Amino acid sequence: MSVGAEQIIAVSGSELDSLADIFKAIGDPGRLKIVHSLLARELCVHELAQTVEMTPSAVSHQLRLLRGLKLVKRRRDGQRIFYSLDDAHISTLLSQALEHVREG
Amino acid sequence: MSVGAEQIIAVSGSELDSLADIFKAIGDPGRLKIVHSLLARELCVHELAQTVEMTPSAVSHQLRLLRGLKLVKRRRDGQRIFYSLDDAHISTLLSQALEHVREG
DNA sequence: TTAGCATATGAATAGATGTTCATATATTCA
DNA sequence: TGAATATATGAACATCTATTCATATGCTAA
Repeated sequence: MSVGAEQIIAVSGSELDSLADIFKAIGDPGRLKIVHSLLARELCVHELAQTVEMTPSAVSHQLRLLRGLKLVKRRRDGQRIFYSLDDAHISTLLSQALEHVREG
Repeated sequence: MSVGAEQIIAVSGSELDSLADIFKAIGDPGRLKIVHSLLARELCVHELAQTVEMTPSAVSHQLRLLRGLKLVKRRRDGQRIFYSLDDAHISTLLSQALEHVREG
């Protein structure tokens, strides 16, 4: 499903703004760690907090933002709420960016 | 040159920070417009300023940041300095993110 | 050299943002 | 019901950041 450069150029202003929102979201170290942690498997808030070394409150705040952008989704299991990636493209995004970093 | 999800998971903390820097860079609407404009062809500061509707000074400030991250490069031609993308992955990054936006 | 254009840069400021803290909501189990 | 655990949320605060303005630098052509 990849697109050519020609199509990339034809992007509306609002689409660019939406893109910026997504990039800004994973442009924060804490949120990027969260998303990165969810690449492996779904995690509850408590587990995420330990993994990324943030307070549950801070994680919850950031998850709310990520959820608003449809980057993560959640499901309840008893008292816990498990979060997972809501977007198949995210892992591809990360891999592409990773190539840049590792080549640079 | 694509990598699988397994390798994406094995990312060091500093690599994640570098990734966050890149995403944060193109997470700003102004800078994203700049990068997007450079997808088509190299542009001088003056042209960029008109294209993205920012002052030459503001554009220059942002180009400095993008250049520090090796996302754009420049070449002088007389009085003008032409900027272009310094990273083949950027267009792929944009296309992947664009798919998310358009599917969502 | 001087004038003029293009770009860069430093300082200042206004606005955005991530975290913390206190509190609220929700679920489970005794 | 009540206690304990998990998550969410609002307000406040400190930090970060993008732009503006003034000024400096660099190049070209008289």
